[in-house]
Formats: sequence, structure tokens, C-alpha cells
Amino acid sequence: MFVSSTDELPTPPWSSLKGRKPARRPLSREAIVDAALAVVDAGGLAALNMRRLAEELDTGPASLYAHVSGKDELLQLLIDRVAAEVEVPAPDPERWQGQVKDFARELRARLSAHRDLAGASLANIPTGPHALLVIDGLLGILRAGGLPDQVVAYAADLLPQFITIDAYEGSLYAERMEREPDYFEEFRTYMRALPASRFPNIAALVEPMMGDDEDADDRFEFGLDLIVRGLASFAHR
Amino acid sequence: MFVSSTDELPTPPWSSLKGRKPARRPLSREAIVDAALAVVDAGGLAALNMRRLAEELDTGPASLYAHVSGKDELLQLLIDRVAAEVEVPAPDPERWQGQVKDFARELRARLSAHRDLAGASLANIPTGPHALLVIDGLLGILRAGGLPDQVVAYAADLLPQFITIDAYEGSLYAERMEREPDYFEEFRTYMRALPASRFPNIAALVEPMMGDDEDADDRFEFGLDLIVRGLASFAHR
DNA sequence: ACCTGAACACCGTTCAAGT
DNA sequence: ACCTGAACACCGTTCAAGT
Repeated sequence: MFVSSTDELPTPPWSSLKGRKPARRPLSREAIVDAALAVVDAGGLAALNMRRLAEELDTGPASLYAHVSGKDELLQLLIDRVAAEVEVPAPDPERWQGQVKDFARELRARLSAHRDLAGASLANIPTGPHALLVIDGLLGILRAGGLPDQVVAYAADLLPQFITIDAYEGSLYAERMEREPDYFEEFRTYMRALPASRFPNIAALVEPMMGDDEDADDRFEFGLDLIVRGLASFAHR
Repeated sequence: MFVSSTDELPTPPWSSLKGRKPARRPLSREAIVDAALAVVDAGGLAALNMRRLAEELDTGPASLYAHVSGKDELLQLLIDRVAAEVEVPAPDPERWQGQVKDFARELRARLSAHRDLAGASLANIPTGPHALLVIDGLLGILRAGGLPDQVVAYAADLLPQFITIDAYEGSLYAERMEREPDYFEEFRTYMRALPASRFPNIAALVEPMMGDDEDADDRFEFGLDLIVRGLASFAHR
């Protein structure tokens, strides 16, 4: 069979297509979500709007509504796309605590890879198929730990919530530092200057409170360890 | 001294003021924040915009900018107004764990009293004077528990985060139920219908996962207990 | 069935002009 | 100093009309 697509060869100079924009990828949910994720990766959630997204896809905003019911659904699809990237291991009863921690680090990393996208899953609780698979995987790890069903159920809410908010706050911090490189230093100075008479405990603890950059990871690990230790106290084996 | 203000008596029928709108309260940060909180209480964060807020104050949107730098600052002021209502007890070393829990319940209740306002403090970390006093109070309780400084510092981040996100999600749930009374029942049905072949753990745990209305409080208490137990394991006394 | 231009009904914020 | 009307530069979404 001869080449039947113009995609695979450069356009010859005599072609009437010469000088046109590259053939536009036909619109589809897939293509829209791909483009939306690219916009978020480049400029965060604030940069994502239907008009700009349409522009990215070489069309008008109205055209998007044939494939997506609106911006809310688009955000849900974005979240589920990211959830699809999360790898959840098969439960190993011997090391369920380590697996819970690895799960938390994995989800945090996947969310943090897309700026403040985590914020979108705070407003709309994710119920897409991939998100549900992630939850199912987490439930599996927790059950293998021999925890009571109600504890497993609560923990499967609590952990993703903790992870998501941490990723979100982290992204806001990163964004802030991008726009205002010395914001954090100014804030630290402000906190150090608070009068000890009215804020005795802040005054006493400014330094441990205002950590450096690596501190964000430490704080996450601290919270994670706290939760897992608490869960372990419920294990009946 | 004679009455010098028209505010204290009904307008007499011969007054030229008769039939006018009641004398407008002069604009001020206070008045603007009051009105904004009333708008949020009535319709949530989504209902709060500068134009509608101006209307509420019988003026144009541009007038607000003489007292408030913009919507971001307004939200910060709103959060700090709510923080001012939070009561923090003086530390009692004997019952620091109970005090931490009482603190958490108090902050949650204050936030939950204003619809989804908690969401505003997720995007912008509160640094207003009253918010800092609240943090200082929490630090005091934790220090009285004999916890290491770094643990105290991390916990003072983690706890408000946990409380705020819980209040926020709770408000979103409440709002959803207001608009779509049988949303939750539909969602429960959907979860029950998930194929056990692909979602074995969800299938096994739908019931503990999909609690009733009081479940929200139970889940909060569970998370709170988990955190406090974890903290207690660091106490050196 | 899919796409489009144009419009509708909103937003936050600015700015020159008024008092 | 404080307030205002009017405009600027955006938004999400709809809808009649096209192919």
C-alpha cells in the first residue's frame, strides 16, 4: 500500500497545502484533555479557560462543548487522567505500613507534577474510573494490614485528603516563589518581628516553624508517619 | 444636649428625608467585611463578587477599592474576622490532648458557620493578626503537652490544615445536598453497582465507606483521634 | 454529527472626573 | 480624601446557523 497520509512525509513544495498550518488534530475528549493538561502544566489552573484552550486547539470555545459538558467536567477528566498515572502495588500484608507510605509519596508526586491541579480535586471529589481504581488499591493495602473495616474506610478518605492538600499547598508555595522570589524571606522576617508579648509561642518557635525548602518534604513525612502510626494502633495482629 | 443624630428617632412625616432610603452606613473596611460575610453566609463564596458586594452597600464596585486592595485582601480579612471568633483556652498541661481536640472542634464549628468560606483559607494561608493568635494558642497547648519543638511546629500546620479541609468538604457536601437533594443517594447507588471484579475492595467496603449524615462528624473525630494519638507518642513525659 | 460566529450575561480592576 | 460612572479586559456558556 502506498502512503495514504500526508502526515508521514514533508509537504512537497508544489502542494496546495504548502504554507497551511499543520493539519489540526480532530477534536475529541482525549485531545481536549491533553491540551488542557498542557495548559495547566504551563500556567497552572488559573491559566486554564475555555477560550484559551480552544485557541490551543485551533478552534472556537463553543466547539469544546460538543465533547465536554463544561469546565467542571473537564477538570474531573483532568484529575482522572492524572489518577491513571498513579501506580498502586499489590498488597503485601508483611509491609502494609511501608506500602501506605509509598502510595502516599507516589500520589503526591503525580499530583505535584501538574502545578496546582490538586486544587481541582479539593473542590470536586474525584469519582472517575481511574480515581476509583486508586482508592480501591489503597483500600487493598489497608485491608491487608488487618485493620477494622471502618478504620480502613475512614483512612481511605483521610489519606488522599492529606496528600492532596499537601500537594496543593506545595504548588501554591512554588508558584508564589516563582512570582515573588523573596516572599518567603520577607514572611520569615515578619514572623521573627512579631512581639513576644502577644505571640509568645510563635516567638519561641519561629525557627522550627519557618523551615527551609526541604522542610516541605519533612513536614509531609511527619504527617504521614503520624497517620500511619495511628492506623497501626488499630491493627489486630 | 439635644438629639443631634437622625438615627435615633423615626423620621418625622414632614421631613424632606421622608421616603429616602435609610442613611447609608459610611464605607469602611469594617462595613465592607461585614457585608461580605453576610453575602458568603447567604450564598457561599461563589456569590461573593465585588459588584454584588457594592450593590449590598449601595455603591459602585470602584468605591470598594478605596478601602480594600482587591478581592484577595478581602478574603484574607474575612478569614481573619472568623479567626477572631475562635476561642482558645489557656494551656493546661494535664489535659493537653483534650484541649487539642476541643480546639479542633471549635475551629471547625467557627469555619462551618460560614458555608464554604474555609475554602478561601486553603488558597491563601491566613496570616492576619487573629489567625496568628489562634496559631499561637494552639502552639501553647501543644507545648504544654511536652512535645518536642519540631513536632509542635509541624502539628500547628497539620491540625489547622486537617480541620480546614474537613470543614470545606463538609460545606461542599451540604451545598450539594441543598441543590440536589438525592445526589448522595444516587452516588451511593452508583458505588454499590461497581463491578466487584474490577473494584473488589470498594465492593467489600461500600457500606462503611458510604456513611450517613452523622458519619461526617465520626470521620472528623476519627482523624482527630488519629493525629492526637500520634502526637502523644512523641510526648516525653 | 460536528463545528462555528456571534452574542449573552457575567467577572475584577482601573482611571479620569467629580465632590 | 473619598467617591463615582464608565470603560477595559477578561470570563463560561448558549444558540442559531452553517457544513
